[in-house]
Amino acid sequence: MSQRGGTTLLEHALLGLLYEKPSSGYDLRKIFATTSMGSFSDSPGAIYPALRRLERKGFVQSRAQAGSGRRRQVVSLTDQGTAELRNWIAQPVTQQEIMSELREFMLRFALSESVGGPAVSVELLSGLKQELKAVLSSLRDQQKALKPYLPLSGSLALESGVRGHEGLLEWCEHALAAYESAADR
Amino acid sequence: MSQRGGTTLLEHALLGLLYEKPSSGYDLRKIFATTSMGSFSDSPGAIYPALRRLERKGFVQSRAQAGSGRRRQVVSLTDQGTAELRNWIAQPVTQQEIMSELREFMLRFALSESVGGPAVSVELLSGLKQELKAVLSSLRDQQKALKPYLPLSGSLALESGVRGHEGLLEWCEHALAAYESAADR
DNA sequence: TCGCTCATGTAAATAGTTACATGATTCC
DNA sequence: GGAATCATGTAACTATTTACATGAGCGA
Repeated sequence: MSQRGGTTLLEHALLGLLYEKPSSGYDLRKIFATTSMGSFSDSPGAIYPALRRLERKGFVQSRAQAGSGRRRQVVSLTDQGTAELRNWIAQPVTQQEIMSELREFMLRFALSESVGGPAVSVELLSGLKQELKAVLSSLRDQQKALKPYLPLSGSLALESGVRGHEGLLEWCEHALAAYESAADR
Repeated sequence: MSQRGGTTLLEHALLGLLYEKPSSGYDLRKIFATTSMGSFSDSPGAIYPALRRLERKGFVQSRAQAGSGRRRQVVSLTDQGTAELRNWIAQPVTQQEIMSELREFMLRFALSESVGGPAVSVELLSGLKQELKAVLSSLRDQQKALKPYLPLSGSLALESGVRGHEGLLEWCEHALAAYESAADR
């Protein structure tokens, strides 16, 4: 189930949220449930096991909240967990990642600034830009080659893919510009 | 594992390919491996079991290719399989489907014209358009609400989502126009 | 004959899904 | 006291992944 070295996308999302602040499993579930965060699962059967996996790996530690009211297990990042998060975010962008809908990229990028600073964000963006160009040109080749054999709906579907990536490239340049002008100030 | 009624996205993709022409598991694998078809798995451990599931459900039947050379198990759609495909394609578009990256929508749409005719394609497009507008406005609300609390990379990531959906809306109108002008001729 | 590609499959492991279980606490 | 919600978890099931196994035909 796509564990590139043993840590899931969901697990990285959890690490990212815990980086902001220590939380309980229930808190995390609610974040996924309400904010449509890249559409992760908010089911307890996904989150609680994932948290325990992270604990087993030494990336988080959980302790019962002292004293007050309800039973609550607060989970927080360890140094090792922070390191893992930092490392995962700074990974170079691959074409495969772009083809498989780039949920992973967007999560990494969204976290990059808080966790690694703007230089990491910019690095990711320029990596994306480069790989995107390659993907786009091969996508356009495929489109040209297949067009005559497809029904209108088929070639329109392909076109939506190409347009999507073109739009992404524009966004990428926009984002780079935003970082540049932020640096000027 | 997201089986809305028992049939996977991969399984539907296989049905779609078999609708075009009967093929062996190996053929299908190669299609996934070479054409980056929405990025489905080309692993035998995914495809052969999926084909057997489809057979169990009565959607396909497989027979050894007669005579010649290499061993080859050719799989073809049954009437029941065609019905399932047709039915799945014509399902209304949901917001949830849009949020979860619309791989499913695009597959349905790509197949819609061959399997159901242009009217079905147009129906899907106008369904998408309508739901997209709803999704977009709630997305923009969320963006506005969260912006002040996020680092630049976070709000840029959100913006990429919004832009992506805006681009999709444009594509949607473009596609509708294409069908209109095709109907005129 | 040696190696490559064709072609089909199995096995173990894992993550995620749905659904259920269980208590404690707050609100009325 | 009763209902809703907080909060954590488990159990059964399924699809997919990686990796391996096997054998047949093809080209040099």
